Amino acid sequence: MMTENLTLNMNAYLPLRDVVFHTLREAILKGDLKPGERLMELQLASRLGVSRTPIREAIRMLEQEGLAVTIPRKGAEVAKMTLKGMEDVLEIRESLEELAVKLACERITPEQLKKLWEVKESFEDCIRTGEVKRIAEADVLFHDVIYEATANPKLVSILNNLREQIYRYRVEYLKDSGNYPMLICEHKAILEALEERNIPKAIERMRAHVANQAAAVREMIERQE
Amino acid sequence: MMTENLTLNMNAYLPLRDVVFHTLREAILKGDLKPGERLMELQLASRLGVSRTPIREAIRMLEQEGLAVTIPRKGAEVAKMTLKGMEDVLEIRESLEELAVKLACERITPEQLKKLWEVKESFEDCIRTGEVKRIAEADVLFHDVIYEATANPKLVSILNNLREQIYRYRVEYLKDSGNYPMLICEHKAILEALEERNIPKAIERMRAHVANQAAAVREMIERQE
DNA sequence: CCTCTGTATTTTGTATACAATATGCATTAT
DNA sequence: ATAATGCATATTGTATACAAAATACAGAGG
Repeated sequence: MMTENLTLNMNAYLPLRDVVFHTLREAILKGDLKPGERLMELQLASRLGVSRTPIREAIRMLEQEGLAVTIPRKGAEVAKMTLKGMEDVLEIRESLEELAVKLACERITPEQLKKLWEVKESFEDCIRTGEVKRIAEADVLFHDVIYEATANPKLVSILNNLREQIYRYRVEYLKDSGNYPMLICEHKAILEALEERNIPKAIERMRAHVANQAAAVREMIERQE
Repeated sequence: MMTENLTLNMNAYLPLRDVVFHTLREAILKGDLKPGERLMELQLASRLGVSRTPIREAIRMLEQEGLAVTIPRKGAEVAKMTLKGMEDVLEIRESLEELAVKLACERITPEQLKKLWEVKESFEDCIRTGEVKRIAEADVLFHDVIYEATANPKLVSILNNLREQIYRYRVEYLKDSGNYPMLICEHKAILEALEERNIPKAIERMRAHVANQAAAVREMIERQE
């Protein structure tokens, strides 16, 4: 049974389909809507106080993002993530994070480098507070700055999509405070390589960083099963 | 003015949204619906003989695939591809084609290798006929077999999406028969490296193959502008 | 006890009605 | 002439109605 309190953030002028899309997306990523849970149009419509039309359009969008799966005439449900599926995502992500950091090396602006230092500091602050949610956000922000520095919006959107798919599991990784010292160190190392614009070094360090996360996520999923 | 004859391939049991989606997708890739052309719901609905509902859902799907762009309360139009956008796609594609061929080296089965030889032969046959459409299909098939050999469906779907976005321009490349000898040679070289399971060699050859196509597409777009 | 079948109910698929917004054009004021 | 205004029209946004299919379940037959 679903007991969560889904509410719409009625930002006035966005079409309802977009508001519903963002709401459901958040709910899936936060785990309020669990993998395998059915997304029934009438139920969601009444819970969100809209008609079925915007719900259906939002589901079509979630579907293309890989967050929902629709079976014709049966309905949609929250996508389940298998160990294999996770491995697949991590495999691609390793490749594209390396591309991203390579491009960032070539294209990052002084302003973006400055921003990255600030974000790195803020990440360390968040770790000192120990609040997992803020740590996760700061970590996301660090990578976001690098993504932006690639000046390749299409790449940014693919990387964001891949991150989204492992989000639920990655948060667990960040709950283990034993990982914090290494994380701080890795971020620092990547940032330094970017500052030197040393592509091989940056790629190597990013590879290690992503590989560590990947290993942790894999371990976590195996533990779950 | 749109004068094309869009007709639905009424495959009975697929929901209309999927039929409409595939129809519009094809029309965009073939160039029947041109970049910047508006996708008006009522017009498409009457042309395809369905109501607005499946049209709208199909548009939401096209949107997430990057083939259409929607401006709220204004409507959707076929996505325009800029030179920059194309460069961005090619950049990612180079990286992921290398990943794909690496994974294929590790995972390709004897059956898939056999299939790849057949497809290579068929590609050469098609080139002898000189029919561009068949050549394009055979070329797509060659890469498809490699994609499948990665055993990573998520990667396959991203690569297909990237290919889709440059499809319109890539066809032009295949119209120039001067490129055929090199294409045949490159396919052969990649296939041999796969057969040897020589990862560095396969990656290097795929890199060259994609780089050639990329260069040609870039040149084509610059000529267009 | 199990399976099959028919029926009521739920849920999705599609069409359509109505509302809100944007657009185009003629008209008016400057 | 040009810009601003208002109205008619076109188009999208949302809700709802109805159709079709899937599902759940009860009862009949083996």
